[in-house]
Amino acid sequence: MNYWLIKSEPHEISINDVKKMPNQKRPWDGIRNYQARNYLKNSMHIGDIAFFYHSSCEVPAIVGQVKIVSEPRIDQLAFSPKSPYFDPKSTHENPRWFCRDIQWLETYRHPLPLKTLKKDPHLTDMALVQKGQRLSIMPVTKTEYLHIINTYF
DNA sequence: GCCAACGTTGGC
DNA sequence: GCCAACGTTGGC
Repeated sequence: MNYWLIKSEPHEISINDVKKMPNQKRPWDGIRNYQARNYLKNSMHIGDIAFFYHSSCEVPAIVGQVKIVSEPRIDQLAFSPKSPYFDPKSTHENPRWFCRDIQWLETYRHPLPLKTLKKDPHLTDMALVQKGQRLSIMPVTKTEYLHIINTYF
């Protein structure tokens, strides 16, 4: 069982958009970075928990939790020329990009801002607070996960 | 809107 | 395989 942090721009998909889906599930797709893809495809497992993080918004913050509920699937958006996630180099014979389904678990009453995470001496090694860290999927250690849950929620 | 820090592309 | 140019991310 692994823990993760996944990013989304709330004006595209917010935590409550996931909550509103049928069965509170939707594909986590549009990943177009190889390292993020490798995490998604190879290191994630069904049942893993991910913090849901809102980026590129007024208050970048962890806003809730979701669960990984599917094996990796081929990201169909890569085949759609109209999609912003279209990639002509991904083919049905040799698909390049993958997605998984996520299921809403919880929306926190109070989001946990990046600013707070950066100030926490227990989280100086957390991937999210490292300089230049832009991956849309990042690993979270069990220690970090438990610290965050026990301290802030 | 700025810009640092990457990642990707493509000529050579 | 190098590396310059370009594109993207995302906090501020």
